Amino acid sequence: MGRSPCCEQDADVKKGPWTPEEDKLLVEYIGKNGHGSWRRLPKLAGLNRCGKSCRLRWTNYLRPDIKRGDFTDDEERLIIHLHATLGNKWSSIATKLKGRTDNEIKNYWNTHLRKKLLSQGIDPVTHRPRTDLLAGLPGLLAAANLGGPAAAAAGQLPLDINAIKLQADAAKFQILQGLVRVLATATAAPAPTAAPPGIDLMTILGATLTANSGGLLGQQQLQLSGVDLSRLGQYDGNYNLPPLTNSCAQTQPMSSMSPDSLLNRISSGISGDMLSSPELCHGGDGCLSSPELGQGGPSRSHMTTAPVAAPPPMVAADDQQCNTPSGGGISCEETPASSTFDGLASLNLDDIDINDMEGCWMTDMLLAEQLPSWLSTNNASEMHISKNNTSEM
DNA sequence: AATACCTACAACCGCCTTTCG
DNA sequence: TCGAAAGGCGGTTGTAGGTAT
Repeated sequence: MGRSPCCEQDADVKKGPWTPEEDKLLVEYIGKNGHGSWRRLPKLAGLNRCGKSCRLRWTNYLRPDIKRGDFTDDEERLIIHLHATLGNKWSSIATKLKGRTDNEIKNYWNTHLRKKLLSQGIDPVTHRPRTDLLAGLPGLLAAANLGGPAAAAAGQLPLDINAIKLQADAAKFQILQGLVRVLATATAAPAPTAAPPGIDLMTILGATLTANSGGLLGQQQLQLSGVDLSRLGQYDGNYNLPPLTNSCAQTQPMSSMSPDSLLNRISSGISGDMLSSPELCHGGDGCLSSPELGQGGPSRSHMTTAPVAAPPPMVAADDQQCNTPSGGGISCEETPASSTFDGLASLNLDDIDINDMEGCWMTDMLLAEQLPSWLSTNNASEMHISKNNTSEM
């Protein structure tokens, strides 16, 4: 069946914004008679409008039970969660938010929440970490490293190397946020009875980095970027990531770390020896397995993220305090006056919903994980990627 | 002060599904 | 059962107001 026109094609019906007079007519008519047939309503109400336009005006704006005003934090969280579950089913989402219309929710999503998720490194469509950031990272890193003395000598300095470096840092940080998100998702999901096909984090890294230049990233660029992709080239999907620990008794919550300190930890490249240091590996067995992942165990197989049908959404958390667990004692780091992230307001570490994480293992990950080395632009040569072997760390 | 650009949101468009004679 | 009408939905556009230059 073809599309049926909502109004006569030749009808001289009015379009565009509604006037207060038109609103009054519509409200009065529906108040007295109900809307009945929307197609007949305009003529009966004395409106020179398409019935469809009348319906939209009523349902989206004039209906008396419509809730006006800003969306609350709870509503935001609910929308994000429902979107992760339902996708762009705005009408279905609207049924869960009393007084909100599908159009209003859709607009709010497109203008606020979508950008919010993007700023957190979350793909607003899949609610998973953005891989486009990974794809663009090598270029940013390469550009950032082009600002070295050699480039200066060659007269090849980029226009604004600081800006590019900032972008590279920002991209790395967002990637990190996303990866934390992936891990949190895997943690929150029920332990699968059989290991489901998942997304291997290193596969994402390797695939996106190498795919960035049509599947072949030149060695020169790789070296410039400081990312030792020769190791990625060796990667066959079986690299083990270091074990995660669920012990956080003395670990500083990520939320209490300043972006700079976090980034410093990343970019400084933490050596594998630190993994066994009492400071970081304080949880005994907790340092040797990742029970939350449900697939760690003694073999410590590489991390994957279970494909969850409805991953918990990344929601903006309330301001996190330096609330190390009792017995913690690590004080919050002060954000340096001159921060790498100055001006990058969108990259707010507090936006990571720490409450959504089970345990503090991800903090340990940030401190002891090899991942920082992968993302490091400075110490790629110090990476200790071992295949099926983490004992050397 | 003028202009360009950006943002938010109301409204429209076109397709699909449901209802009804 | 069929086909037209009506309703519903999601994507897109137009525009007003705000902000930056």
